[in-house]
Amino acid sequence: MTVPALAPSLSTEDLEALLRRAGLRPTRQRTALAGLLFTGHDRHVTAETLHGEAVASGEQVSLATVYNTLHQFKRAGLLRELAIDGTRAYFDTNVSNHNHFFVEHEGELLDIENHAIRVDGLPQPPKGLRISHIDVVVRLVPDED
Amino acid sequence: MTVPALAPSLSTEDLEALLRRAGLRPTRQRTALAGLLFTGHDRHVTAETLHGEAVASGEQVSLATVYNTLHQFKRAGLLRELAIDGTRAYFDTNVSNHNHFFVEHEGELLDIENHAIRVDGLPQPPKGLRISHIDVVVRLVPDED
DNA sequence: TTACATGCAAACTGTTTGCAAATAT
DNA sequence: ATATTTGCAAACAGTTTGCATGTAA
Repeated sequence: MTVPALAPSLSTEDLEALLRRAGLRPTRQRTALAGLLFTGHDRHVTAETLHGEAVASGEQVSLATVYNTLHQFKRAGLLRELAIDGTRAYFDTNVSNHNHFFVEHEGELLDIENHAIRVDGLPQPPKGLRISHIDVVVRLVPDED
Repeated sequence: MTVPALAPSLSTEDLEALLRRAGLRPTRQRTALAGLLFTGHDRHVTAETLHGEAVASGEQVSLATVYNTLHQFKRAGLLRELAIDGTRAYFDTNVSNHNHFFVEHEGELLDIENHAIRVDGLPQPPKGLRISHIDVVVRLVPDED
């Protein structure tokens, strides 16, 4: 029986370096949000959940700044945005090619390892267009037992 | 060279029967919207585009009623709602199992015939949950030529 | 005549933006 | 000193809702 490895938190210096590499000034707010997001394990957040975590951890950040920061991180390639349920925007710290389970009644997202899934038999896209990305969302509901 | 078959429009009686079978009173507005939607070929609409079509065709319907009607049709199994891009809700008259191309810069949806595509290697869903539906969205961008 | 549907306007949710004050370089 | 970032409050888009009026059965 193994205990899941604890994600190694990045030091403040590491986080600041990460932000600088992304072309972003390491402000207190961005460093704090990056610290919550880039823990080493994959995370799925919305602006609200991330803002809640920041506030809960004692950081002072406005919701507007969380929105701005999520989009800056996305533009910098640190996050990917997921179109899951129309009513809110989900961001994923795993930017590599992979797919998701979505637990409908809880709004919870789970990663599906990419090598696990294969999409076959795609028709040719219409002329003048090329595939930029394929999203697979496997929607889950409670089992009837 | 063949011409695509013209979709056979349903008669008013057919539309009213369709609505009644769905447990909905065939009001002028619902009949008109059903007439625009259930033409025999697959359609993708948003509340706005459908409202626009209704108005353009001389029907008097409020946007609120279009929203209500889309959800009633969805509840009745006549439409499926698609989570494509967060900012607006798309509805699809093809409720059978199939997937989509999404042309990002135009917000346009195209059906992919179901038998064409195959998703393989899905891991087991977590205990207590079962798969309700798998959505595959193939995002398209202009080809760089 | 009774239950249901419509439509307006107001409310609401998630998100974006303008701008003055604060902060990083 | 300068450019960037923050945070508030207001604006915004899409959607939903309360309620008085209208319509279907």
